[in-house]
Amino acid sequence: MSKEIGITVKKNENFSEWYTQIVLKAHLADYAPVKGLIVLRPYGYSIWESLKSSLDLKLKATGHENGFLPVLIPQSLLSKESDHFAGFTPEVFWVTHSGDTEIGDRLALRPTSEALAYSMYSKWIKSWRDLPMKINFWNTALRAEIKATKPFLRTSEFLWQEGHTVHTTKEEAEAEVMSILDMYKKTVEEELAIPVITGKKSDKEKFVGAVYTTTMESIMPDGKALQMGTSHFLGQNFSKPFDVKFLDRQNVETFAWQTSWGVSWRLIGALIMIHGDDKGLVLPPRVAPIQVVIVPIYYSPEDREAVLGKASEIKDALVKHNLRVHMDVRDEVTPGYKFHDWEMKGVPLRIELGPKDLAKGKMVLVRRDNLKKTDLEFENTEKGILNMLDEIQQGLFENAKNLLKEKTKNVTDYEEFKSEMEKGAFLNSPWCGETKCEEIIKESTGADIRVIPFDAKNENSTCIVCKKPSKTSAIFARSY
RNA sequence: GGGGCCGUAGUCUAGCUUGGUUAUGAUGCUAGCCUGGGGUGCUAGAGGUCGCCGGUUCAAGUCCGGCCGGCCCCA
Repeated sequence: MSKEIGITVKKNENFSEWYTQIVLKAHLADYAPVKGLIVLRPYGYSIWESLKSSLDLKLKATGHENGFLPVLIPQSLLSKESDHFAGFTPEVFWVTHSGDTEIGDRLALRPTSEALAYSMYSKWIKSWRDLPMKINFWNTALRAEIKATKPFLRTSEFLWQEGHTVHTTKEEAEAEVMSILDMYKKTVEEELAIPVITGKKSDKEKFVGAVYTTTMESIMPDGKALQMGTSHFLGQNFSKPFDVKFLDRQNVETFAWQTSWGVSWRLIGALIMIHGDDKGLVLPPRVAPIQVVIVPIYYSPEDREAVLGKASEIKDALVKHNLRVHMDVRDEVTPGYKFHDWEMKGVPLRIELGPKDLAKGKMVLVRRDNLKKTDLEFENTEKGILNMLDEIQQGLFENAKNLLKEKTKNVTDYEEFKSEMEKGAFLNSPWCGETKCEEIIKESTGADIRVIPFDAKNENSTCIVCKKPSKTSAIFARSY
């Protein structure tokens, strides 16, 4: 029948188009009237909600609180830290008028909230007793994207959380930076089933205004890198211009030590790219809005009653285990249509239940990840399904780990580097530590340093570009 | 940053080269029936500022200009 309902291109033939079709056809998001802006539809938003609640629990368990910041930031405030301002200004949207009246100190639509948050913090923090202050904000940020927009990956407004913490000592702040990065890594690996490499950004790639930036990076099936989240050590770079200071135990006025960190709905983009296939989305059970869908099949009113009765019973049993279960009772479409529909939407597990199954005392289970069908006896419903969901979660993570391994290569020769980079990869190569060599690589291959892994080795090697002794190895890639 | 393609009903689209009465088909939607284990079949019906603004013309979906929006490829 009509092929336009489903995904019409293959993942390995036209990756970009494939991605766009999944976003639109699985009803994750749609385009807003303004270029670069998207509207999240309920199905897409519920993925964000489950990510959000998982992370939010972890943040609260570690003493973070949520707050809310306005979206408008006066230019005078945003420009207080000059590097920070210079870094963001090319992509800031400005509000210049209120009604017909021009605003003297024009207002930025927040590209990020350091300036605003810290101007408030400076009022709230007086004493060492006020610290640490650990506030997180679930909001959106706006950064003008002129070209190359892509739903979830590059949009002019995106959903994220930004955490901003203040500490009495450098050590405590640096520990916070690491503990957040660990929390992110855990969330992404355990919930989204996407493995990441953690480490530091080079000076060239770090957050503007930070002392250093830690990051987690992953590689997509097309060989491009995606930054999955960052956690920044700000040192006193912001506390000085924004006057965030406190009286310490010795009654000495001291500038505070700060961190900021964030993850965005980019993670949803990563999820689509990493796990999706030619039939559509494939969702890891832990973040799937619907984990199990039941498709009832019947021929007669009597069958209908019996099948729906049993289906409800199964649903109730699963809901007791906090599973998110949907029973597709639509009468206007056939079972076959429903199968395709839920496959496109990536529901991890499907139960098919019809008169034949009732007679046998079994249901048919179909896994979304490998499309294999198995029978499950009614008496084993709960255990069997919980186990299978775990298997799917694990299986997806294993596949993604294999992809990462396969696409990561150690390269020490620059010619090989250039040819491998053409194919798209994470290239682990020795580097002298100089920005100049990064620039040369960027110029000739389009790649940059994605991450200097925490476990990077430096084995008496020479820089991939300049041949001077290397200071570390770093992971280079082209990125989204 | 450079290049190419595109915009007609919810969706996919014909028509545009060569301007001419009531804009084509499918799908989806609504109603009724039939069906149902992998994108069903029949009948009837509703659904359109032809992306927007302007120009040329007796006449513009069609030609011209600008703008808005989308996709892809390369850096």
